[in-house]
Amino acid sequence: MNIRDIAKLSGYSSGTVSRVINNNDYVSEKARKTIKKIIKEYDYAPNDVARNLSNGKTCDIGVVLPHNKHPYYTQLVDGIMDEAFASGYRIVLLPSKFDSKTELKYLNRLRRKAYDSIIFTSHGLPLEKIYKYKQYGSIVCCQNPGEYDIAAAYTMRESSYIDALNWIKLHNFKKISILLSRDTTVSATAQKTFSAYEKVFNTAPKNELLNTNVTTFEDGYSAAKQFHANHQYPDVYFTNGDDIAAGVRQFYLDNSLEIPQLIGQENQLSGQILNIPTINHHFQQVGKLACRLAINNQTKQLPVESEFIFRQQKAIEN
Amino acid sequence: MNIRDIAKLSGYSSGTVSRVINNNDYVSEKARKTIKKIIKEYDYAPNDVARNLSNGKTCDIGVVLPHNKHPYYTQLVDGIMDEAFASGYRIVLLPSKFDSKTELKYLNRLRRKAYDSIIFTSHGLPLEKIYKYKQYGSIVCCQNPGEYDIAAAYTMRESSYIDALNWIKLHNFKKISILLSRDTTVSATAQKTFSAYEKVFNTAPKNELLNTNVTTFEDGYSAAKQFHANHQYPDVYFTNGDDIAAGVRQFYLDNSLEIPQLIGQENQLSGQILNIPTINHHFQQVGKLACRLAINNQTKQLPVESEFIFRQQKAIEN
DNA sequence: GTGAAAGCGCTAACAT
DNA sequence: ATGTTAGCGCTTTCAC
Repeated sequence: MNIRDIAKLSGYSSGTVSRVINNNDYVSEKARKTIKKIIKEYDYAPNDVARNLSNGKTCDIGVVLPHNKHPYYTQLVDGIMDEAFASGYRIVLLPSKFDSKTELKYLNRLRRKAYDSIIFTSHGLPLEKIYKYKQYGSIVCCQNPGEYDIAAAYTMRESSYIDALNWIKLHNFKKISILLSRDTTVSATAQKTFSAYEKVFNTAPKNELLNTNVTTFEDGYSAAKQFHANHQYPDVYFTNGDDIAAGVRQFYLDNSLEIPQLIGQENQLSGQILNIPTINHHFQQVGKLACRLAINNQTKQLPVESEFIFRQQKAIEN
Repeated sequence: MNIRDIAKLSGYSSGTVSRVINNNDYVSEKARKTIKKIIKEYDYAPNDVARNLSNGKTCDIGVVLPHNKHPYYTQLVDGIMDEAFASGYRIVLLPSKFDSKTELKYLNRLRRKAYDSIIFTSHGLPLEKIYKYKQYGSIVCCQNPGEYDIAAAYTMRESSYIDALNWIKLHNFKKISILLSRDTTVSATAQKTFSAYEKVFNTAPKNELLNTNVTTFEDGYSAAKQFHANHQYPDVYFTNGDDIAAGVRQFYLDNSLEIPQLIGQENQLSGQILNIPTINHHFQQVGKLACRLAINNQTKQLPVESEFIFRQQKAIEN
């Protein structure tokens, strides 16, 4: 059952049927009524794929997601989805695990018009590669693209990082551990962390107090454990998430050790419960902006301010 | 630039080009080489929408999501996504807020072949309505569809609920508060909670210790606050999430009141941190199964066991 | 092994 | 207002 069948059955042409379906243009009341009746009678529904093909657009937006365990992505997707829904767009989830091959496949699907735009919440692929695909459709990143002329909405980490590190400095902490999700060689976030550190302390972070590939509570726990196994005893942890900070805390708790100062990120529930200072990156807002850029196909860069939220950690932990 | 252009440029027909693109069938090495060269030279990429139209399928699965604040959905989507990715399917997010009109729109898009299947992680629409759309495509629910012959993967709440409530009974708690996300009139989960309660206590839950529309930490906090304002003093809270239980706890903490026994659900990080007993519903597994049903278009019902996880709440809370 | 052509189902420009 | 028709771009059957 297609539009031509309805045309025949109603005695009108497919053009008129199309007009009725899309209720635009001028159609006589009589035609509209007759056609609607037939549509109902034969339980006809127009085919969206055919429509997309004819219109040359899908109203779909692909969203590349390295992993979904991290709240960064959850919040981002939330913001993107809100905005997309409001504009009649749909979100297609594209899990990548930072794998370049997979991400390239997704970029190629943009080329193949599987979706109108693609948003990288984060990426394994170098920006250079991504940039090359700009010609094929609307591409938006959620990290500062630097010199590349790529649309982006992103959180400005620097000032809040500096605030947090200054706070650490002011309180005279000496052994500063840093937990990251990815290495500085591939992660802009890691680089930002380092540069802020250097600005505040005039020296690079200590390698022996550094740990990468940390993304979960469990990872935080293991990281703390490992430091202790190596006889490293940080007095403060600058972590990449409240959940991770909570994992660190748990290690100390389980071993009846005094809990060091913690600093989280993402303003997660765990931080709120445990009174861990955090950094709010406003990722929902970032997602909203990214989605708007995607929809309007604008090559703009939209930074969003982040903020250091201080909380007094309880001296006695349960 | 389309397949016919490539055909002309290469001196072959579009049929042969199609064969090369899909590298199936028999194509001579010579033809393959020539055509591939032209494709590369002219930077041609086949159009996925046209392909979908011709094939009559999209490899997309719509996932209806009432809200994404609740971890129930996060875990479910996680499971769905894993399975979909493994099978070359894509997930299209369909936020509904339990709104029937919106959900109906999504069902109609199934009819319009916008996606091959649709999964309801939860629904506002009555099953009867959903059932009517079964003829238009693969539909899967993530709740027990009861008498309706609808595909479903869902958590078996009853036994773990009874375990938890028996534990409550055994420990002689008397004022049992129940927090729910939706009313028994619309929510199967709420109904299950009630029936388990009745089985264990031979009486219905007390209305004055009941609260619905609770979905977040803040809601939990407010619920506890409200009970106290109404001079109701539960000695145990059976909540619909660890985060919510954590919110309840926070109220007592902030007001220097003794923290009552809490029971959470979903096995969330907050519960782990605070040692709140919980119920693990294995939603990731449910998601996996639901997705498999969607892909294979099987009308099966797959229950998944849930389990009560006991944890000793600390007597002294921080 | 390859080509021709008939779909897939809809839209929109043009004609009347 | 309505009809006609040429797209949109790919797949697949049927000949040869």
